[in-house]
This record gives sequence, C-alpha cells and structure tokens, in this order.
Amino acid sequence: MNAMKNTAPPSKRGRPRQFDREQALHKALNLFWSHGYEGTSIAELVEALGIAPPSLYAAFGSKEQLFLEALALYLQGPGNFVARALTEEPSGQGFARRVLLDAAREFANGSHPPGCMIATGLVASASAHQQLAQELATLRARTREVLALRFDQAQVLGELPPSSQPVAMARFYSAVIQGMAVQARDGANQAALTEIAEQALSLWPSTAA
Amino acid sequence: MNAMKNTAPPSKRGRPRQFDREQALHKALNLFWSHGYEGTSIAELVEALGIAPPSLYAAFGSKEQLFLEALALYLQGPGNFVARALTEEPSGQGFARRVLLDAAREFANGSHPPGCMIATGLVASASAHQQLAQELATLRARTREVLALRFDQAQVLGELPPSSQPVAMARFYSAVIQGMAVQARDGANQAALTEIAEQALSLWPSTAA
DNA sequence: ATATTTATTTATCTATAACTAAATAAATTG
DNA sequence: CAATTTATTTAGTTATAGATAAATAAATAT
Repeated sequence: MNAMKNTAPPSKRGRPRQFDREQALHKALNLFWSHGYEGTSIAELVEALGIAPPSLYAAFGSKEQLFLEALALYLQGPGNFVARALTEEPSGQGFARRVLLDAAREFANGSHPPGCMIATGLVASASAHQQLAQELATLRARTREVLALRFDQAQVLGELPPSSQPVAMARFYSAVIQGMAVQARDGANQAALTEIAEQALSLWPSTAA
Repeated sequence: MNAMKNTAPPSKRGRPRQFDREQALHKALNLFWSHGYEGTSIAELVEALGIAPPSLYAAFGSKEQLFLEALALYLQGPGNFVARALTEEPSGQGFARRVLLDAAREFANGSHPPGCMIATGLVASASAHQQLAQELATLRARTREVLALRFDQAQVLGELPPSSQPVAMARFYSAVIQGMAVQARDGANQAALTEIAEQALSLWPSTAA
C-alpha cells in the first residue's frame, strides 16, 4: 500500500535485518515466475529465502504484497524490454522488431525461469485471487495499448499506410508475444522463439509511401 | 487408470447414481476451465455439482482424474476444432485457416468460458502438479506436431514452396493460437480474435509454384 | 425375503495453507 | 546504562485443502 516502506533507506534503529532483502526478493521472484502465484506456497518461499515466516511477513507484508514487489522487480529487470524499446526505438517497425526479438531472447534466457510473468500470469485462477489476476490483465492491456499507440504514431508519421490498423496490429503482436511465452515455458529455445518473432515481423507493411 | 470404468454401460445392480454423471462432468469442466486446476477446489466442485464429496470421489476417483476426464470432454467438444480441421480440410492453407478461425470463434464463444484449456492450462504450477502440467504440455506439443505434419505435407504436395519451413510455421501458428487464448481470457471478442487470426493467415506464402 | 451391490449421508481425518502472538535478541538514542 | 526500536525465534493459530470411514439407503439377483 505504501511505497515509502520499500524505497526508504534502511532504518537505523532496532535490530538489523539478518538477510539481504533484495536477494530474498529475487529468490521470491524466481519461485513465483517458475510456479505461479497459486503454485508457490509460503513454506516454499521461506525455505528458499532461508528465513522464518515472521521475517517474511515483517519484510514484505503478505504473500500478495511479496508477489507484487517481485512483479515490480521483474518489470524493472527481465521484463523491462517493452519499456526500453519504447524509449530507445523511434520508428514503429524498429520498436516492434526490438520488442519481439528481445522477448525471444529474454523468454529463453537461461539465467532465469523461462517465459513471461505477465503474459501467462494468473490467466485462470481462484476467485479469491481475482484482484491479483486483474492486476496482471491490466498489465497485459497496457502493453497492448503501448503497441497500439506506437503503431498509430507510425501511421501518422507516414511510416505505415493509412489502410493499416494500429489497434489490430497491436493485438496481433501482443498475441504473438504471449504465445512465445507459452512456448518458452514448453521448452522452446531462443532460436525457435526468434523464428516465431521473425515470421510475425515479416508481416510489417513494406514502406510504400 | 482404467478407461473401462468410465465407458462401461451403467451397471444394473446397486443403488443408482442420483445425479447425472455427464452433466456433473460438464459443470466440473466449466469450473476447471474458468479457474484452472489449482484455482478450483473440491469444495467448489461439490457445491457446483450439488453432490457430497464421497459421491464425487466414487464417481470420478480424485481431483486429478476428474480434471483429466473434463479435459477429455473438452477435447471432444469445444476443443475438438483441430481434430475436425485435420479430417475435414485437405489443403495446408485451408487447414490453417480453419483452425485459426475456429479458434477465434470457440475462444470467444459465450456459451462456455473464454480461452482454451490446453493453450493456457497449467503453464506455471506447483511442483506437486508437475505430472498434470506435463500432460498439458504434451497436448500442446501434439498440436504443434499436427500443424507441422500438415504443413510438411503441403510442402511435399507443392502447395508450399521448398523454401518454407513447416516446423517454424507450426510454431508460429501455435503461438498465435496460444496468444489468442490469453487475449480471449482478457476479454477479446470473436471479431478481435479473428483479426489476429487473419493477420497470421495473411503470412501464408502465395501459391507460386 | 435375503443377500449382494452400489450410492449417499454424515461426520470426520490428516496435511497444509496463510499467517501471527509472545518471548527473545540486537541494534540505536538519550 | 536504560529506554526504545526493530528483527528473529519458537511455537503456535485458524481455515481450508484433498480425501475417506462408517452407517444408511436403494437398487438387483437368487
């Protein structure tokens, strides 16, 4: 609820925390990423983090808050490729290309779990976790919107023909990314994912002004 | 484990079952489809089916067996579009077209939950359910293989140029279907899904022998 | 009718889920 | 040092998970 607690400098009074909070958060991220929110128990978390339940709750509040923090970490780290492309790729096509190829690389990057926490997170879950599921759905929607905005912009700038449909294109490329995430979970390597990405990218209208 | 128990004609001796097994299975399917395997509890199942736990266990064996039966029902019903296309569409392109457009229709068909049980089922789950997750992953792999086989066949028949890559195409179309399933869960309607499908289908190489 | 078979009812059982109260330990502040 | 603050340890709590034993009910077979 309060971001201050997390971004505040380590407080000076009181017994110091015996574990590295950032490192613990990374381990939690890996668990949630691998097994999903519902598939990860507090028992597994405290085991992996090497701490007792009260330490986890003192540091992170609840399972849900821990998940949300792990998700934020994901979005700043392995899941930041959309944001990066957004600032670094000026053209619509370059943006699409960058996002899909980075997705292919990240989804099959052996240094962390396969796939994407957003694309396939809480797609079907218990009613009790509907709020969290909605949060993930909103993140997926935002990615679609970002693509649509960029494609619309490309159209306005004449990079895309007036006949093209930015929103439909955004849905298409989003779907491809989400499918790539599923296949990554099923063991597809970077080469396989890149082939998927390249086929999708070959759909980009040729620059005929 | 034994298919006989389920396919056998209703036995004649003993107290007859007080509920409709098929109807109960349909309700279980809807729950699993909506909330996933992990997100559906026995308590919710017996509530929806209107029976007591021992009746559920007597009829279906276990939660996992019930899920597998529901999955089989899904594959014969709303999830049978790949199998249908396989027997009814002779050409590679017709097959791809049929599968993707049927997926668009089924994934957003209001008479049952959105999306696809296979495409997004148990993509990330607890270690305890790894066997079931593997089962789903195998079904996804089979779909990919079916597409690849059909595309390969199309290539042999000259319908696809020698330069095309059936396996890569199969991965691509599978990914699109899986992405469509995610978007259906997120509320995409048939029109939106069809637009995704049409874009993917527009990639089909023009018939230039 | 009696025995046999199968299903349902009722009341749990054991294990695990998420979470926490209370006591103790380790730091800072005055 | 005493008071205060915060973290950890220990040992739980309550609720729910999946599953079942035992008694009862309702059918068929002989």
